[in-house]
Amino acid sequence: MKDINGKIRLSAPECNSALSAVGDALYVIGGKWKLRIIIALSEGNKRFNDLQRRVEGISARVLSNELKDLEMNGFVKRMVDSKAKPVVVQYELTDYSNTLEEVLRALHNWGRQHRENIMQRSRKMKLVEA
Amino acid sequence: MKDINGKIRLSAPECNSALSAVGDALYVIGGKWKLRIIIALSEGNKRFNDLQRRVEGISARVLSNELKDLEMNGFVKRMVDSKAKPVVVQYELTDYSNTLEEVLRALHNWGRQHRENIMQRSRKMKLVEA
DNA sequence: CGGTATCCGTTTGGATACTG
DNA sequence: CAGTATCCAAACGGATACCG
Repeated sequence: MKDINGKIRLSAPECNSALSAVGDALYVIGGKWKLRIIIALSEGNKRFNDLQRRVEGISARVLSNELKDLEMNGFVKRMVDSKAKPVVVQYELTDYSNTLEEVLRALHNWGRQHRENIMQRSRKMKLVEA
Repeated sequence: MKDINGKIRLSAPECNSALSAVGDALYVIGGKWKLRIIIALSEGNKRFNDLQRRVEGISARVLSNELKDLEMNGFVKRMVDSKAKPVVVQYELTDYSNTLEEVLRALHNWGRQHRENIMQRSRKMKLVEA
């Protein structure tokens, strides 16, 4: 997996495997919103408008489409309580969403670290300027 | 991190942190091609056209833009050997790309597992039909 | 080879209004 | 509230031609 310099080094078959698997993954959870919606729902079940508020910047139309996609792919369940008046709709993560734990953890860690790196770089830039 | 049913359960601050960190991550490595290009380059340094062949479906224009982006963000280095005639250009991963190892591993594993799940589901569907 | 420029159809997505 | 329909502008991206 790693070469003599500590760099990731893939053999041709490993590379093929990675390209196709990561391609499959991006196909279902790629895009700007899917993972964010899943993260927002891991805070707890949410109604449509709550969810829209939690996922900053998403429009109702896009949220609606993304939810349909996520439901189709088994990540999200749409729960309707028709006894309530007016009817209450809640979105809930399925068990299948749990399989994303590692992916989410990795992205979370990387994103946090990356932000720190960027901030350090920009602090250094300012020191050089001054 | 997990609730009583084994589901991922984020507190409000954890959710905020995840949303912003994952948002940062997707901002730089999101999109259809960035990770694939990085994976292709972990097989070894490549010239432009080789890279285009390795990353199936990408057009020269898009590859060109993506490479500029990846270079700007410190994932890729463009190496020019001007002694050669005609000049040879190679793309190489930087050390910073190594920080993506966990992310790539997680996506690779998840993607492979997901494909298997899908295939099983469709096999079952066929049994039910028959 | 390693790209870039241009043209142009397709897709995306915001804003707004509207429905049950 | 929980969306959907419509309109429209901007972004995306393929095809092609072209350059050093």
